[in-house]
Amino acid sequence: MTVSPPKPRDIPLNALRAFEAAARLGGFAAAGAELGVTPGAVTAHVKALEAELGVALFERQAKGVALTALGQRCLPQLVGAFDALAAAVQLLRAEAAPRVVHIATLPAIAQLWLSPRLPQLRLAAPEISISITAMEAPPNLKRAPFDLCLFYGHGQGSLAEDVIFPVCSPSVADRLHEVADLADVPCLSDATWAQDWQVWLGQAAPEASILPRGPVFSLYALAVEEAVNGAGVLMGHEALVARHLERGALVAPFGPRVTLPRGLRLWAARPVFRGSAVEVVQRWLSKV
Amino acid sequence: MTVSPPKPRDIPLNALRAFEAAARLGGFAAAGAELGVTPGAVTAHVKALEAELGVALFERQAKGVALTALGQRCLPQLVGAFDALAAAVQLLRAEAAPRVVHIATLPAIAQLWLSPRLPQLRLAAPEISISITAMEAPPNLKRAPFDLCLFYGHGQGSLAEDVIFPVCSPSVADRLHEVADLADVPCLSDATWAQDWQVWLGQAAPEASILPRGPVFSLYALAVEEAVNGAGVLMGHEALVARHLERGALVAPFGPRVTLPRGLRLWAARPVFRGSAVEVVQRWLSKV
DNA sequence: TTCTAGGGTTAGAAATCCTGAGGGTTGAGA
DNA sequence: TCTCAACCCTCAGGATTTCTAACCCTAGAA
Repeated sequence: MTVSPPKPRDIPLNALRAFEAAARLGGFAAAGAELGVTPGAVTAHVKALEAELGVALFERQAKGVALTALGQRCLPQLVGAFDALAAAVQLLRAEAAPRVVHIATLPAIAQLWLSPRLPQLRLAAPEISISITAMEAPPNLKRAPFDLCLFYGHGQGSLAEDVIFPVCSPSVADRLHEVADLADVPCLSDATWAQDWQVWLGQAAPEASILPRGPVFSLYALAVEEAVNGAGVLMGHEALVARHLERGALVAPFGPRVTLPRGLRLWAARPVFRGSAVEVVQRWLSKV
Repeated sequence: MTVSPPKPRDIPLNALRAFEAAARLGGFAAAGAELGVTPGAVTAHVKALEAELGVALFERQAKGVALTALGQRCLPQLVGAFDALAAAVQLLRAEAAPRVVHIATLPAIAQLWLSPRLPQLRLAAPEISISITAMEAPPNLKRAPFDLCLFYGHGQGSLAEDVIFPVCSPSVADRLHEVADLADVPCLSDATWAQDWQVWLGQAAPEASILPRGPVFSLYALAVEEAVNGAGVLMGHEALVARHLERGALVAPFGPRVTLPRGLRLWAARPVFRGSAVEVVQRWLSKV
């Protein structure tokens, strides 16, 4: 009968959000990444929440954490609530800035595919402004404030297949006549697409036992720049090097073009209303 | 095409909550009261949100604020989301402390009606602990963390009618023989029930033109205490003075008992599961 | 006019929140 | 078995957010 907690203090919203993210994503590190904070901050929030409730929500294990049964019972409601909240925020944003379209995409796509098209898009729809955010992986569309996503992947809305083949500057190309010559030049690669060379070699020259060597870049656009400057041979993704091929800054010294089982996809975060700015941009990008 | 806001920064949850409360309640002062902060804090939150969105959400008028059209369009979603969030929190609390029942009630009821019953309730259900929070008005049940509400009002779940009549200590009663004698003794009253004397006189002695005078208390329980000490005559609410009448500390010197058009009501914030602690307490309080 | 209710400011204090460094534990692969 | 890579924890600052308190301002009511 004791008046246990004299005042049922209300729970900090941020702690709730941290718990929800950690529970949904199955770890504090992942939750921190989604929320844009360090895992330590998530730890603190979860601990505060547990202290407030007087119950353990996670079982700490050496490798990762596991939701307690209690946490599992409450999670669905919490996820639903935060989804609804995120949706409300999206509505608020859309109402506040109806002519702004937020696009999430890979850094490489942003710089090499999207950016060159923006001037024309501006001419075609001058009243619309575009906001581009680069990230390594498609965001959680129920939460992140984006209207369109542009990534490589499977499924609907493919703008183009992902076709790869070696490219280099014309001067470097002069030294290359057959696939075996690749052993003699630096083979540039991108950290996130580290498999490119193996995949291409496996399809284009399965019998050749070449081990491509060369610098690894963390930004594909940088690797492209280096290739243009004659630093070596890069595995080119058609959509991303097309402009340089047209201009002659890069050439494809030889051979087989390998089509990867994925495409450049553009999709909307939410149903798109006819005539909305998002629809205009989506239609325009799909057409060009 | 400018990358207008370089980063679509995410909106502070607390600012959203402040806006939602202000919009729903129609004022910053009311929102501050609900959230337990000063109006100035609400002002700051709303302003931060407006700055973030780049839009006005309220039209400031000299007397109060009014939602803009944009605010009105977004409000329902936002209210729904926070309702869902509150529900999730309630679930979390209930799961974390299933044997704790939170009751919201008037200070007077807490002290004079509920508190005397608690020892017996403890005997009847020793595994349940009760948390009592006193407040002037029933809380918003979709938001506030309570399981049961106990207030005067209309509707279902009435435990008793609200019957009022003058009470005083036996020594004071000796000097009172008829209603007119009230003019000669202090008439205690409570600030929140300031009408009590007028209502009772209007029904009990409509022709008498007595203007009751005496100290006004902000806590009814204090007024009761004073009446017991012989400080004057108090308009007693039957449920709240019953114990003192039984013990003889207070007596009803005369007359008519007036039944107000309201009762002492007990209701649950949410559907109550059979066998739950809330159900046990609700049933027990309704019976006693 | 004066009073009252409701908002807007501001500075400074309080609480919250975050980072960054250091430490553990475990499982996988060399 | 050893090392590495993932995780998580703690802790102490310090940055940021949030709140209060006291002030001013306006419009309508008494």
